[in-house]
Order: sequence, then C-alpha cells, then structure tokens
Amino acid sequence: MSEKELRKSMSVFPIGTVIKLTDLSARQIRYYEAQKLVTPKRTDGNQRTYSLNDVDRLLEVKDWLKAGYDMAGIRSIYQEKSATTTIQWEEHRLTDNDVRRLFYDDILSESRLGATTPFKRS
DNA sequence: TTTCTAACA
DNA sequence: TGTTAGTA
Repeated sequence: MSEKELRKSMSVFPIGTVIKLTDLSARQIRYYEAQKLVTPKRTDGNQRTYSLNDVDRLLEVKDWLKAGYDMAGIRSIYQEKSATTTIQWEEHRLTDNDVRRLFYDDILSESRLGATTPFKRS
C-alpha cells in the first residue's frame, strides 16, 4: 500500500466534520457504522475518528440509497475483508463506478421525480 | 462545545 | 431517522 493510500486510511476527523462533508446526520453515520458500511477508529474518550476513505465510502452510500438500495443491499456491495490490499482496493473502485454507471439513468429520474421510489427485488 | 450511548412522544 | 437525556 502506497503512502498516499495510508494517508487516505488515516482516521483524523471527528463526526462533526464528516457531517459537513457528507450532509448525513450523526444518527445515520453511526447507524451505517453499525451496519459495517464504515469502520471509524476510536480515540481518546471513545470518540470516533474518520478517514478520507470513510468519507468517500459514506458519499457512495448516499448514491446507493438514492438508487433505491436498502441497508441489506448496500451491505452486500461492500462485504470486504479486514485485509484490503492496494489491488483489491482499486478493483473495488472500478466495480463501484461500473455499478454506478448502470444506475445512472435511475438516479437521474429519481431526481426529476423529486421523490424516492425504492425498487428492490426479492 | 462536541460527541457518545440508549431509548422513545 | 429524528431527537432527547445525561455524560465524558
């Protein structure tokens, strides 16, 4: 893993900063952590500290939600293991972009309708 | 002041 | 998900 990636994985900001960066509520951010969508580190007084990668992941989660995914669906998208190598990380990005491209039209139509119309299969 | 956990009018 | 209570 390059130094640049190490920095992206470095947990540095508190939840307050993440809220501003993602426009998600603290409630949602903590809930997504419980769903294993992000894994912030804990510091001093049990405070959560997020990395750039965590913020990026949260922003992607917002896209999945807009595309109509539910927690279970998003959870299945990222079922990565503890050891995330550089190559696996890159592949993960490509996969995300491909899927996002697939739902591009859906996301646009959702925006036009102004309302969220969840579509899930069983 | 900010964040944390737990719980619910 | 929002929001509130009582802490650290």
